Amino acid sequence: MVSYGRGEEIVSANSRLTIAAHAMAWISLYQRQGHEVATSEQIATSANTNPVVIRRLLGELRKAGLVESRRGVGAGWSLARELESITLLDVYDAVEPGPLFAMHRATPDQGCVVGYGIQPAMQGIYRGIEETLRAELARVTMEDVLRDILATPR
Amino acid sequence: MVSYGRGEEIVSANSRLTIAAHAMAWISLYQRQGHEVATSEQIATSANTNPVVIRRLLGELRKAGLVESRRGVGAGWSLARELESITLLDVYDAVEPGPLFAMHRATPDQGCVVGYGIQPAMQGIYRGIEETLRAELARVTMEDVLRDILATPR
DNA sequence: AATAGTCGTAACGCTAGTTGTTACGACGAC
DNA sequence: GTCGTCGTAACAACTAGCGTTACGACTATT
Repeated sequence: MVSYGRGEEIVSANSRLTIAAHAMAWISLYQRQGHEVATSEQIATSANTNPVVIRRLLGELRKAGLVESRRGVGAGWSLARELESITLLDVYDAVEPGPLFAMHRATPDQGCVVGYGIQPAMQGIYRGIEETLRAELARVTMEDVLRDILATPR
Repeated sequence: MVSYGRGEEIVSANSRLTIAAHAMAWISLYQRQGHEVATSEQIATSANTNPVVIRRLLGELRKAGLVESRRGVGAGWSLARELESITLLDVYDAVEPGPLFAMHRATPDQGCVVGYGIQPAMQGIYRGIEETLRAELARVTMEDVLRDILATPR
């Protein structure tokens, strides 16, 4: 197993969406060059991470019907749908588990006006905000992402 | 120190914004009832958490100029601005540290077309999405939040 | 039938963030 | 001087994400 050098940046947030988009873009480009399937090893080299990380992420994308995998000797990954028909929201839903914001860990004091009303109030507000976020993610297709990638000046 | 019973829900995401909004709403309502300052102990009881958690969060809100604190015997917390002038974005910026989505932990393969273009591409996309999220958070004032809290049917 | 390449997945360690808790000094109204 | 509260350090517990190793499952090729 190749040992990949680690970067030095300190990162707190999730890179799952970024890596998943990276993998799909890589597969698509590779297929457009005439290859049938891409291996997790190849994708991992491009993303500078471990093949198992790629396989785990692609496994979730497969559950969502976005990619397919073959096993055996000529094995690897291919796209299940055209990039134009896949949005970042599809990828987001496939790889991101929970809601953006959470409620209190322990139920607030139901005898207090604020403690009683805060959760319904915030849930309503958060619902609207997440809807907006989802609409934004749905506006970007993976074809847009690949176009932006190829448009980066060298 | 009072021991608060823990809820049983499994929560992964951040409740910081929720608790911060809870605290500000509580302080405001308490002040509207004629009191000068609210203590972290009182707020913690309403939010069903520990006073230190409240003090930590309110400390960040103070750095952002949203609340003030007094020390000494009649000590406690008060609002530095009217609730109408404080938006959820102000609170979000005060208590949430990083960006929503992250890039790769280690720099992707710069010799690969995808590895080279993916970060500029995703950064541009994420920038737009976070701007939209911030605009949504800015549309909601803490006065709106308190109104929603008080409007919850019992 | 044997081989070999790749997936599928379990298991574990490391790092980091969040929350809860205890403890104690600092401050200031009385 | 006293006392109540803040300010903050320190630590434990828990969770999530990522990287890594290991190995069985599968299948094209020979």
